[in-house]
Amino acid sequence: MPELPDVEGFKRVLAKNALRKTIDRVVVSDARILGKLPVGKFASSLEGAQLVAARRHGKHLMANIDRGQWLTLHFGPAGGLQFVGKPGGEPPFTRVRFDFAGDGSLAYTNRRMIGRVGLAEDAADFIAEEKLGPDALDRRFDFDALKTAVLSLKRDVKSVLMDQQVIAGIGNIYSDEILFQARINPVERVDKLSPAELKRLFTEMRKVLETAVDRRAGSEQFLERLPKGYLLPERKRGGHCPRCGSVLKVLKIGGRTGYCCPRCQQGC
DNA sequence: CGTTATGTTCGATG
DNA sequence: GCATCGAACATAAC
Repeated sequence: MPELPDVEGFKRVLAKNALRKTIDRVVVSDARILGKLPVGKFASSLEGAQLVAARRHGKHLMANIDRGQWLTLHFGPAGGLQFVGKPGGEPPFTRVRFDFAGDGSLAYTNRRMIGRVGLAEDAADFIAEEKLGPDALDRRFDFDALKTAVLSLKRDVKSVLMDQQVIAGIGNIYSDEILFQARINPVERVDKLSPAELKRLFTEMRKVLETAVDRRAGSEQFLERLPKGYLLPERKRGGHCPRCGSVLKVLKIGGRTGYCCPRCQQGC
């Protein structure tokens, strides 16, 4: 499920429901989600502690533990984060649960076990180790920074948008929407884009992601919350372009399925 | 039963 | 080193 807009939503869930509450107990129901980190070490780092701040970088969510470390959450294609107010209301596929002293719990879910929960000593170091590029909505990541990051790459623009080392936060779903709004062919080489196209790419990247965050649209269940004229609600085989009505084209790029309008996106 | 999936990584190949 | 492609991970849903 999660790309930047979803993870921003999870950050808000965490910030609203989980900060400055003492963690009574950590329940890991599937240790594989921790990778090589031992369950005991993970649990003892959090039990009795409090989370004091939430931060997002790309598709990663991090929470500062009052003892100094950071809790790191990555969701893969099928993960999520929910607050559970009532005992026993644990959602399906909960892999890690943080129980607060008499004040509900926070459930990390992951249907496919692709994703990671872990600990880091420092947020900035963690971002560097993960080799993440700048967050797509970071204000310091301006048009010039995008140009610099992208112009030396001889790859198709969709793959570049999805490359977390270049820009962090965009996945298969939102790359389709950004390219549709910018009217750019996904298979066009990024270093061959005209200045006008490059400018539209930057503008629409910001606009689409901010719109999705504002409307809490995420990338799975709530796409109908997106404005009229957006591609994503129509993004399926046989779907039609919301601008010109053409049947959408299906393409394979970097092993993923993308959708585009052959008329509005320059013969995609 | 076969196909597909929103993320990431690794190996083979050019 | 750079780029592309396919497979793999694990599992549910259609």
